[in-house]
Amino acid sequence: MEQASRGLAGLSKSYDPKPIEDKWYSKWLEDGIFKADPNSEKPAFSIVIPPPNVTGSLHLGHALDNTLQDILCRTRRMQGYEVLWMPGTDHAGIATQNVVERAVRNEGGNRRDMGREAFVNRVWEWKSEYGSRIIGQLKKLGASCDWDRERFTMDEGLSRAVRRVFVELYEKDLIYRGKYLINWCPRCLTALSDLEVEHRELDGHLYSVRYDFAGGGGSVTVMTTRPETILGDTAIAVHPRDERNRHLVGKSVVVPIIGRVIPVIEDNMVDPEFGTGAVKITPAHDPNDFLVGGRHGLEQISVMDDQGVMNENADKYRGMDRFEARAAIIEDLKGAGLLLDEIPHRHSVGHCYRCNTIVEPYLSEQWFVRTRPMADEDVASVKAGEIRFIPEQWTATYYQWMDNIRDWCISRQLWWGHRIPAWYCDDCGAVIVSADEPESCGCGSKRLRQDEDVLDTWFSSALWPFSTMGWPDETPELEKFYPTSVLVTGFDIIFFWVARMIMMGLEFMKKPPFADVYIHALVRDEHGQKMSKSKGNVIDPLVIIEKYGADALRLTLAALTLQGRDIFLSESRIETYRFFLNKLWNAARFALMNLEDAEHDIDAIDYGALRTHDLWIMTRVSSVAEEMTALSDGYFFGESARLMYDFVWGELCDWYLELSKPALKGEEGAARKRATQSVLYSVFRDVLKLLHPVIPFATEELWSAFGYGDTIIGRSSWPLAREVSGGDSAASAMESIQAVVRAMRSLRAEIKLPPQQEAPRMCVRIKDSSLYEHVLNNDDLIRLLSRVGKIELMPEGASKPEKSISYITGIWEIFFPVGDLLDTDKEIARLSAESAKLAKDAERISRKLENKNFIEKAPAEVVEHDREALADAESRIRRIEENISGLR
RNA sequence: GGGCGUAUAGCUCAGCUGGUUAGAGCACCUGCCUUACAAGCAGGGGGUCAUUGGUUCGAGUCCAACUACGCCCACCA
Repeated sequence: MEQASRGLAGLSKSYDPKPIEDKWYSKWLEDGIFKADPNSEKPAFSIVIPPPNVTGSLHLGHALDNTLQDILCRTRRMQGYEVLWMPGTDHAGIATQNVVERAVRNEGGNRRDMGREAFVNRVWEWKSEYGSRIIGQLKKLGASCDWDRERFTMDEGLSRAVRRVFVELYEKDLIYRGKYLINWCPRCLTALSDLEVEHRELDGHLYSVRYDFAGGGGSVTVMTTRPETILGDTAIAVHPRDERNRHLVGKSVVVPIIGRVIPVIEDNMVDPEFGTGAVKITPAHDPNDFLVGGRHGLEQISVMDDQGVMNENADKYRGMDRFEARAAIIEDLKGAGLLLDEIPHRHSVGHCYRCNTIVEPYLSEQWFVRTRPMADEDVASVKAGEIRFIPEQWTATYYQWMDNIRDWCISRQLWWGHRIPAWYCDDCGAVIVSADEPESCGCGSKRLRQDEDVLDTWFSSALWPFSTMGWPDETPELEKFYPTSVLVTGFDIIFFWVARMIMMGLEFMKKPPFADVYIHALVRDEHGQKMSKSKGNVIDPLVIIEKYGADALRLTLAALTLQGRDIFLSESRIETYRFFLNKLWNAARFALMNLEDAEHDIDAIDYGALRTHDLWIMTRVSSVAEEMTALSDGYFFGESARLMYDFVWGELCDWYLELSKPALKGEEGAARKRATQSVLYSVFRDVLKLLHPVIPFATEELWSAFGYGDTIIGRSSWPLAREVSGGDSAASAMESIQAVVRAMRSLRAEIKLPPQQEAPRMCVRIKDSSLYEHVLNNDDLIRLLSRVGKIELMPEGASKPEKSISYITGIWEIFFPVGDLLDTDKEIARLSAESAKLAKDAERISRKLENKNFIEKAPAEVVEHDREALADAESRIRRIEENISGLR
């Protein structure tokens, strides 16, 4: 035992996280307690971190996500598991490229001038300079990752996994290339997947435009929100069973402005009820029209370039921006008398999730993952319970998306990312997909060009659970730690990430990547608003850590994590939990002040010297440990934080520490003092352990102050429930003590007797005289806590003391003789109110008991319970009334 | 258009498989610097559980409808 380190020497009077957090984090790293050993005999517990973007800085979402993961990992370590928490970062294609591009522009350069190689080198430089920033911030938070294993999605190993997966999917015909209408960001100049497009409602207009028949003699009117696409129209469509427009089919009409003659066709896609029932078809600029065009072999005419500028097909609008062109075309249509109507129209418009530019449906050659064949297997796996979403409601969300899943566009026209492992032969036009660079084409040509595009960032993150463990090699890590135990993440990336990990995990590992998916809430501000820089309501976790300490932030986040709810965070809430840390700190200081230098191990406890409250607190610790284990297994973070909060504050501090004071002062003799010290020593050991996963720094510091053996708390074992002999009867005796003390305190407050002033005496009467024993045995303690000189037990039939006020519970009657301080009217009023309230209860219960159905159908114990409750209420009323008449 | 979630004290939320008098923190009121802690202690006020029906002996809890708010998905021009 480290006597030297025990005591108050290092403990400040109030809790101050500053001097302890960095110190202990370094110690943990030094001792290697976060290291995972794949050859361990212990059962495995593993988590892969949702890799933060290398560009990122720690925000509250990360803080929450990683606090929860850390709580799980630290608990499991103490429970004897071999824990792997795999850390790393994501290269975050578009986001990172944008950041570095901006930096280059600020220096007066530009990406195109630099060229691909120089630019990519520049991003790597940037990554090596700033990429570790977020890792350092996670350490500040206390994250117990196995840092030696830190991975990056563009590491050589992970890149190899990416190429391997691409090639295998291609060979299985699950990846294909083709010219389709995709979502295009005219600012990022890249294709986006459907998920990367955010739809927002915007106010626009619905324009009615007249298309005249080619030979004259009539016209058809169509509606559009995007008149600039008129230039790319290649048909007008009506519904096949639309009587109203039947006569139009087969006619030719003239596209306004541009004069192209196009046919009127029939297609089921058209809603005959909408507008005139005729719709213009622009295969190159609308996803729906693209499909119609495909069915009818229509020409696809792009009228814009990749930057959203009108191109050579746009006639006189060439060179105009798409929105300028829209305005110009509207004017021209008006001028030509072809614009028949213009009504305000609110509709949903796609925006780039990275730069918020309005996305353009754009025709281009891209790579896709064929998701349907894999999706069915994924859903089956979840349905079979191989993967469990917690809270369960997210399963429905997952299914809904998977049931409607569409092919995933994975190519991006960026420079930063995994380059697509496909080569094109300049001589024979062959496409070679290969994990390694081919030397020559099958035709013998050496003129091979690699595809210019890179893969969607989410392609590599989909492989994260196994790529980080060394796949495609067969490694001890995969053997030991795959599948992982649980994935902890926010619902915002269920589709982006979770669904795709399941897809790739099942496809390549034949096993789902995790057993549980714990989906936590989003952190919002105190008014429920999403935090954003523009709103100025962002709470920076690093500022909070600086001000309140990492433990306070962690405890707050954990306590506010109730399943399936958003978290509304404010500084005042963090303060509440910082106060708790201070409470714990001071309780520990109190214990340490009184432990002195003796050894007080639990085995040394002299059971014969224990009193009611000692046995009670020991029993309580045991059952709290049991509850904590269950709550932890069920991912009840908020509940377990609150349990500890209530137990430490409301039971340990408010009752036990107060009751232990006389013994610690030596007033109960040497044996009692020693026994009490031992109890304190043992109780704090378990309490610190139970709190350690949530508040690792403070508990480690206190652990060392107590000098519990020579190990650090991070290596100690999780407390188990312990049988305490005599614990049950101590618990019921404690109830008596608390009932009497609370009653007397309440009576004191009634006459505003100052706490320091001792009340001369109180009288106690009780229905069940066997409980007198509890009062007699703890007379000293009850008097101490209620500041009363003398407790008189009233024998049966004794009349109540003169000039006293009373507090009547179901079991106890407490009388406080107050002499001339008695305000008879006030006391009568108080008691009458109490009596009236009880009378209402009694009436309700007796009505219930008069109900035959209730007596017959309700379980016997419920009926019995109500009978007792009624008798109890009636007896209280009777006694209160007696008191009232005594006062008169 | 489809799916999901939430309505309980002034605020933020607990309340598990229906069964004592619906709880906590903050805020509020009263009295206390009682040598672990004023970041504290003790006592107290405050809710017809959104609305309406239904199931049941019994509903904050289960079911339906309705209202309000929020979120996700979707190719109505």
